Formats: sequence, C-alpha cells, structure tokens
Amino acid sequence: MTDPVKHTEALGRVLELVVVLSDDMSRSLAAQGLTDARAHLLWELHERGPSTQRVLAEALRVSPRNITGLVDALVATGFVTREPHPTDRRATLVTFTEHGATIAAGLERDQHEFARILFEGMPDDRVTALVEGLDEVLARLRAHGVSLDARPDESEAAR
Amino acid sequence: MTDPVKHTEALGRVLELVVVLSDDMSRSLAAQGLTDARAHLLWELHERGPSTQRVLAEALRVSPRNITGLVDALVATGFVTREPHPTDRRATLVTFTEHGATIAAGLERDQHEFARILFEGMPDDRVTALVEGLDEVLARLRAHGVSLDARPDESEAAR
DNA sequence: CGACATAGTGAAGGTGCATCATCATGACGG
DNA sequence: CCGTCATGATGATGCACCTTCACTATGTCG
Repeated sequence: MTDPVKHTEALGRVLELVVVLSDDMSRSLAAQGLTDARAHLLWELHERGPSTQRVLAEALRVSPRNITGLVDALVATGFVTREPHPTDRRATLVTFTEHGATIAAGLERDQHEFARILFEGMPDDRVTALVEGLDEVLARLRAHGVSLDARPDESEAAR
Repeated sequence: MTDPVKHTEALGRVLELVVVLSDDMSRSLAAQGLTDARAHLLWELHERGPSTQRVLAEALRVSPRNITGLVDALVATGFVTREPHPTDRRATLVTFTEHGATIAAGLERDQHEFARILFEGMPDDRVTALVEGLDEVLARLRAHGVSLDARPDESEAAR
C-alpha cells in the first residue's frame, strides 16, 4: 500500500526529469552539430572502438538499415570513415576520423560536466540514496517484464 | 568535490531509467494505438478540457503547424473532433469523442498503475528520499539555466 | 560445390518536427 | 466605418529517424 499519491508524485518527478534532462542534452549536442542518434552512435564507437555497422545496430537497438543512414551522415560531416573489414569483405568498419575522436572525447567530458552540475556538493549519502532508489525502481521495472528488448511477441496478454 | 565517480554513476542510473521508462511507456501506448506525441496531446486535452490548437501547441511546446497534423490523426482514428470555437471563428476547439475520453481516462489509470509498479511496497522514507533527491537535481538543472523554454538565442557563449 | 546465413544498401513509407507563405478572422486606433 | 496589424489554422516543403522488403556480395558449412 504505502501512499499512492506520493507514488504518483514521485513518478511525476521522474518524468519531469526525463523531459528537462533529455531536452538539455539534445540542445548541448546540437550546439556541436550532432543529433541525438548520431551522438549516440559516436558514443558507442567511442566505447567499442572501430565497429561493424551490424554491431552498432545492435548497440543502438535499431535496424541495420538505419545505421547506414546515420553513418552516411557522420561520414558526410567528417566524423567517421568507413574502412574495409580486414577479414570479412562483406563488412565495413566504422572508424573515427581525428576530428570525430576529438568530438567523442568531448562527449565524455560533457558527461562528466553534466554529472558535476547535477551532483557537485550534494552530500554523499544523498547521492547514495538516490542511486539506491533509482536502482530499486529499475529492478522493479525489469521484474515487471521490461527487458529493454521485449519483442512485440505474444507477451502482453493482460488488459 | 565529493565523489565524481559516484556522480557519473548516478547520472548513468538516471539515463538508464530514462531509456527503460520511456521505452516501456511507448510500448504501452502503442498497444492502445497511440504514438507518444498523440498520447501527449490526448493527455493535455484530458487535463485542460476542449482547447484550441494554439493552446495545445504551447502546452506540447511544438509548432502550431504540427498540432494540425496530430489532431488530423486523432480525428481520423476517432479520438477527438474539431468543433467551432463559440466566439472566435478563426479557432477550432479540439474535443474528445466518447471513445477518446475513455482512452484518456485510461491513460490516467495507466499512470497510476505505473506508479504502483515502481513504488508499491517501497518504504515511505525511501520514496521521500528519492523525490527529494530528484527535486534537488531538477533545481540544479534549472539553476544552471535549463529553463525548458530556452530559445536558441545568444545565450550559449561558453566553449 | 550447393544451400543457407550474414553485411550492407536501394526503395518506399510512416511519424514527428520545423519554417515560410497564405487565408480568414479578430481587434484596435483614427 | 475602415485600414492596419495580430492571430488561428493550414498548405507546401524539407529534414531526421525509423521501419520493412528486396537484392547483392560475401562467408560458411555439409
């Protein structure tokens, strides 16, 4: 039971944070000439190193076809290049240009900067409480069957 | 100072929650034949009652032109109708059909259901801590100049 | 070698968003 | 009363993201 009203209030806070945060991050990315999707791709590339488009498609959870377009755009703006895969002639390795690598490193700095803005000076126990609270919420979501790759199978039967 | 690593971890949790949550909500909406934007419009209509498209555009923070399309879609699927404004012949009042009102009420139930899934059984003090933590983060975001209607003026000068 | 799987792309389409131009109507000062 | 300006909605275009289906080129395995 606990308090349903408080629960709805908490959900409201989470949703508000979602809106404000994603809005601000998008704006910050746009200032660097990046869209959300392209920045996401750059980020994955930054963490994985040169990758095939197939791998990127799975990382971003989008169709391989879509990756083609994103890579096209990033190639056009000089952030990445397509290199032949050394052993598989079907595949291409998406690789940073120098410029792209610089930008990607900047994304990481931006993330730290963001964390600093949000949490700097906040008491440690408060941050810990927040992380634990969010972890529990995430755990509940997963327990409820939100696996983040739930295919639209015949899973949903309720209602 | 406090701990930068913990801060980055906390940001990671927030971002993960954003992804998982919005993904799940989208799926839940799609199951009712609604896209995110159309559901958002329905939600505003539910909270405001019959509204002009202009008002909806401001509520959703999108261009009036875009509202025309969303309303078109909702009219086509029978969720809303366009009624003439009683006093201003330029304007139209977007109004629920019976079906639309039912669906909108369902959205509200869904939100409560969602809150229940996320928080039911969680100790009250934990929920409170979470809300307070999120409030502080939101306050910091705003203090940092994220006003949610920051026009791309000449505000950004840094970097 | 033949059957099948896999990497990437062309074609076509849906959705959400934007801007600019246009039309009809409202509001206000002279 | 009327001209001017503001405002509500929409037509026309265009971009970004995403999808599915079809197809080519290549890898893999019996």
